[in-house]
Amino acid sequence: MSGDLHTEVERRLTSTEQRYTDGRRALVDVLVDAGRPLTIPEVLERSPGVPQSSAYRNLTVLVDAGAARRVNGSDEHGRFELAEDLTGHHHHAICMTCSTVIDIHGAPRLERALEAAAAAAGSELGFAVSGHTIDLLGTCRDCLESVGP
Amino acid sequence: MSGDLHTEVERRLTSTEQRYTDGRRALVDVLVDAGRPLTIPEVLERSPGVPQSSAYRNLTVLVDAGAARRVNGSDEHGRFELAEDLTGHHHHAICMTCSTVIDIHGAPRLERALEAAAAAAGSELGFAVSGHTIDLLGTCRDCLESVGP
DNA sequence: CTCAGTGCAAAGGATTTGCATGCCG
DNA sequence: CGGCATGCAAATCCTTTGCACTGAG
Repeated sequence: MSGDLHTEVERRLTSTEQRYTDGRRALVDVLVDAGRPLTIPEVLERSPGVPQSSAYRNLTVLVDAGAARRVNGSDEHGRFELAEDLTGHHHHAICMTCSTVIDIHGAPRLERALEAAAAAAGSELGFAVSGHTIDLLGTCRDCLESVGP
Repeated sequence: MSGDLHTEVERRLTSTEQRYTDGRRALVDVLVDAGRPLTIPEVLERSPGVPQSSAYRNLTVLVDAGAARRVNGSDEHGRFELAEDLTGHHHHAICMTCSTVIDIHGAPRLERALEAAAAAAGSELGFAVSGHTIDLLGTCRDCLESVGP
């Protein structure tokens, strides 16, 4: 499965005339292993010896090729995750204390309700809806514990 | 009603030991009139003679006092809007072409479904959910028209 | 040989901060 | 009077870019 993922990423890069180099493959591995959106500092921690500029540049290449996506959290850091069509549709829980972002999968019933509501709201505004995001805001387990049990 | 709003904002500023100066009041008026989140450049356009640093500083003060909120769009500009408990709970439609953010009110049925799903997902993760955001992604009316009718 | 990829260092753009001055309480 | 608010300019922080070098095809 991880092999298939790499194959698919490679296909997307190739189709935009770019190569799937070791550095880019390593970057994808880091994102896969994390299972949640990572900031550049987090990516660099997990990628010894990689210069910041290469991380930014390769992440941008992956985003342009449609293999990755940039998401905004609650702080000033951009975050990157693999494209949803590679990992599955999901949402995010954002900790307002430490700014960590956690992936949330599931709730197809809710998805359908949201899509219906989105289509209705969109047609009312003349807005063509092509997707959505849901973020839960609150406090993550770690931050809850560090205050008191 | 607008008067009540200013009174409430003043109360929040006062309770954090800050003043509701003319500049801050003007800033709140700009946000009220816009009815959607504004970037700093947009705020400045609507606030002749106000230096950028004052806009940033006062917006930060309003955010800290709980009278305003910072939201992330699809571009590199931070956006500011009044706190939800002053304007009512709502969501956003983000145009992926021009990055404009539009407010969307309504859909209480969806809200209830989301809150239930959020509580379930939260307890599973040990994440204390205190709020949520929903963003619809797509293309706004203006951008749809500028391509073709 | 040719061109994309990589590193390093410098540039860019949004946001923040230091400091001196003005004004409200 | 004392302290917050304001302007201006300089500083910061994240992110992007220019350039020369290296490696794969």
